[in-house]
Amino acid sequence: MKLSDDWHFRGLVHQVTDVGVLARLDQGGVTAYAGFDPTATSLHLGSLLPICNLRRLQEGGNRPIALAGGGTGLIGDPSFKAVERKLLDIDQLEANIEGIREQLSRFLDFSAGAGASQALLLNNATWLTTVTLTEFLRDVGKHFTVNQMVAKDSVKSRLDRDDVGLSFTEFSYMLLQSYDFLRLNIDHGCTLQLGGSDQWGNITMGTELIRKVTGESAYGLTSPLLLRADGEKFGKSEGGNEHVWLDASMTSPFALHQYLLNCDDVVAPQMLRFFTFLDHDTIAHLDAAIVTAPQEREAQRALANAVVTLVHGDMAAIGAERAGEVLFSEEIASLDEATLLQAVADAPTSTIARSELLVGIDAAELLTRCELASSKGEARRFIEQGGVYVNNVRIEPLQPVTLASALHDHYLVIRRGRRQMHLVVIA
RNA sequence: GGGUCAGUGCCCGAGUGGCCAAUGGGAUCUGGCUGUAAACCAGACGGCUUAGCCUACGGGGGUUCAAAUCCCUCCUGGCCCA
Repeated sequence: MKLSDDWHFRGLVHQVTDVGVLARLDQGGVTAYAGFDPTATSLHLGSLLPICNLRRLQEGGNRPIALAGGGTGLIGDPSFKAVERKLLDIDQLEANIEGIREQLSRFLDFSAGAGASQALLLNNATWLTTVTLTEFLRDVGKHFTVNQMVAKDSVKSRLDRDDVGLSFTEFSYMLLQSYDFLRLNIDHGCTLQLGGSDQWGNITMGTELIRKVTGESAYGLTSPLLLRADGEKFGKSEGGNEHVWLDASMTSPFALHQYLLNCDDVVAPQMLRFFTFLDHDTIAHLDAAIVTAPQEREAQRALANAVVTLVHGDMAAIGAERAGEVLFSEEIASLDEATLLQAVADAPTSTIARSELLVGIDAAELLTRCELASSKGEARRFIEQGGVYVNNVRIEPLQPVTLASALHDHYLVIRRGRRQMHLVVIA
């Protein structure tokens, strides 16, 4: 199967700077890059698209470069204030980039054995923090007119607003990104930049810069943005504003599995295409399953298993699926101890003294201690609304929790709402 | 530097001396219906030792019996001028 056919089938191509881009990728030997924001020690689910795309490229015999935005990250946040904090950030960025390298190595082949398609992880801080201002203005700045920069949609929309301005730093961001592309082109022969469709403007500035400076051609390819059914930004977890991370200690394999299992019918086909390497027949079958038997959620199951396997390995995927089945469809009280513990392995855990349960502990108190509620007032509200369960049995207001509820004399499984789980170990 | 407008709860945004823990919308959460969905319906949505009390309307100070609302000052931001 040609790479171009696969990409078209998966809907990965939104815009290209040149119709020949995909044909070149089919032939192999192209060096392409995608940027990643090193704002945390882990990448999140949204980053999985460029990661998968780089992998697809590499499998087609091209060289992928993952570019960590260590330099752009330093100036990206316009709210920075103290110099000390900025210096700390440099250390933090280093740590973040290390974490990201670790994760990327699960997807891309960084080994020398990959030969000409060996993946690279670079940090743009390497050049952005060393290039001098005059050098930058002369070599990069002179190739762009403010006129064309102002004409970019991203800039225009900001200029039209009357509540916020646009700082020069933000305005300059596109120049920095263009410079990245130029450096990668000169130093590594990189001729293609991948990105989301919102990156189009920045990417074309880069290809233009390369053409003006080197006289060579470079290209860009954007993928559609993945949006939730309600149009919200993708990647937020069910439980609030937090990202769904690829690091198991930040988002457990179980939580990741659950997130994908619960994904909306209308986005599942797109996610299958973006985030998995399932073959076209399988995907077509799953598409049909959503229509004919949506309640079975075959597509969501396949998606969850495929992604968790990809990110955390097949053992994690099996465990996460099993845990979900156990927690949501069986009488939890009838499980043997080993199965119970396995099922709740990913749940946050806290301990409570046996003596407190002998007397009986206020459920609201217990809930706040488990951090299932942020205050006792909130805890009381949850209980009054009927949203709190001990071992999957709803508790009544003012009903204390006692040792009588303990499973195997040692555990309490507290649940808030449909799927916030917590394990209490009785010490 | 000068002028001017603004800063309200997670976000947007009403409120221009007491009836304000503060209208409304969004987000979020809980329940119902479901498929551990979506949509929809209902409720909740600062904290606490909860018929009450405490903390809150950019920071600090002041006027007043009483301030988110008035005054002073500082900080931050938008726009215009230099």
